[in-house]
Amino acid sequence: MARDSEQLDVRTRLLDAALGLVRSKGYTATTVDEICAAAGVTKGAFFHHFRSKDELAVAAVERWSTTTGALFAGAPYHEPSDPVERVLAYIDFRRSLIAGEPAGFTCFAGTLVQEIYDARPAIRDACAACIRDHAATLVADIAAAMRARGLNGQGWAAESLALHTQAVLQGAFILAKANGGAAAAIDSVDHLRRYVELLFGGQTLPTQASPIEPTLTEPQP
Amino acid sequence: MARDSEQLDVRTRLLDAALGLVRSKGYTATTVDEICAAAGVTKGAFFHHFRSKDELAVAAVERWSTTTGALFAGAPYHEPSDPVERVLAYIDFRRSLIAGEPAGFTCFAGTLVQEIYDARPAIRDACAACIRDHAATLVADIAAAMRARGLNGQGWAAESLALHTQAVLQGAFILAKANGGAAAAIDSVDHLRRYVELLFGGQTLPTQASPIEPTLTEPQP
DNA sequence: GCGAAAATACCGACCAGTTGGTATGTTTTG
DNA sequence: CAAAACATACCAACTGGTCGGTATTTTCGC
Repeated sequence: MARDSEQLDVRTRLLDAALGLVRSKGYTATTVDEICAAAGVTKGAFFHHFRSKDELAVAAVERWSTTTGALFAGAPYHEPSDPVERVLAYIDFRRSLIAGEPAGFTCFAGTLVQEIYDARPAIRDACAACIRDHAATLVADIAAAMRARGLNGQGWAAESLALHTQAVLQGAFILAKANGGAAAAIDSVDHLRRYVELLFGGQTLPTQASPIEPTLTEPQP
Repeated sequence: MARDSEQLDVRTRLLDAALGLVRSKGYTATTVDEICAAAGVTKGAFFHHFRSKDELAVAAVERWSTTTGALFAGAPYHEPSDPVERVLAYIDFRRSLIAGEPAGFTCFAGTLVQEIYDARPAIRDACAACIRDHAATLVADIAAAMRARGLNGQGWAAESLALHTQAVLQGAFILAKANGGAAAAIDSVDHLRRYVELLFGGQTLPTQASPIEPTLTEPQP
């Protein structure tokens, strides 16, 4: 029914346009005019909704955060009753999202923060919050998994492993961009899965071979 | 004696200036004029040595590759006779390099490729080669470690683990940039070490606590 | 060993196109 | 009809890159 995203309000269209362009061209190389063209509006509309390009960037990170937040909240990896399985299912889910062009599975916040961390503190903080918040959604499962396997006082905390999963994903995206392929990224995610298996004792069934093939296209932090 | 790098030839000074500026400001946001100013030369000199900004970028990646290549080739992590120890020592060495400001320990090639992978194929390929070549220097040790511990046919190859170490490092750098601190990056490197320990059987002595504190400042891919 | 010629290395003013941002409308909506 | 939502025209600053010129080294016939 709804004619694609053309029906959305201008502000959202601008944000989505920025999301797409910045993910493939980078922030500085993406011009306001390009964003306007992609959103199908004029510059006047842009500066009506955002006081500056930087303000749009912050808003775009927030949109990215809520959009992907909803995607992950509704994803099926929360179902297993064993917390270790849930963590592994999360990794499998992330793995299943990596396909096609890098711009399609790559993390907007990670891409952005790498480019502007030093010169744009406001944008950097928004990106940092986005990544941190997403990692935080894993902490409960990881902590439960540690308790379930009696794995405390090992020198690392649940938060630390949660952040590590994000580091691996971000790094995997860089390899994919350098290589021009999803395969390199998937390889690293497989290592991450193996690490988690080894940490929690490898006796869990590998759901790995063919995880839920998702039709969704929005990946994450 | 030599008055710092002011004595080096113009081309090298331009490359070094670009290395520093791009690592903290990003490629597009770094202007040719800035690079010239930082190198203490004029624009005329710049375009005498490089036909374009992109050509300088490619040359800068190559310089980064050789510079860091020499650093790692001369590093002490090659000494242990046990290949597993050598791999762990490599990780410890990488860990020890992470200190101070992100621009000081971050990877030039990784930063650059993330920003320009889609629009500048020539630069992307140079970055990809840089990362790939560095990872390749680890393959022999990893392969030997796999043989020593009878770890073949597990579904992953030595090359894959080598690339994974780079992915973790690249991702760790992103976390550091978002967080504004080296601590986050180090945490992830510790997880990487733990993974390697678990993979090869955790019975090796942890050199981890205080690795060789290096005075060098040039980090890596 | 020498002087002229020819590269090479470098300078700095200049340029056309682009950039984020503004000022001033016009239309839509409550 | 007033305010919000957009469009249009425009601008000053900046961008990568050019171009004519000069100083310095290298080449080479003699």
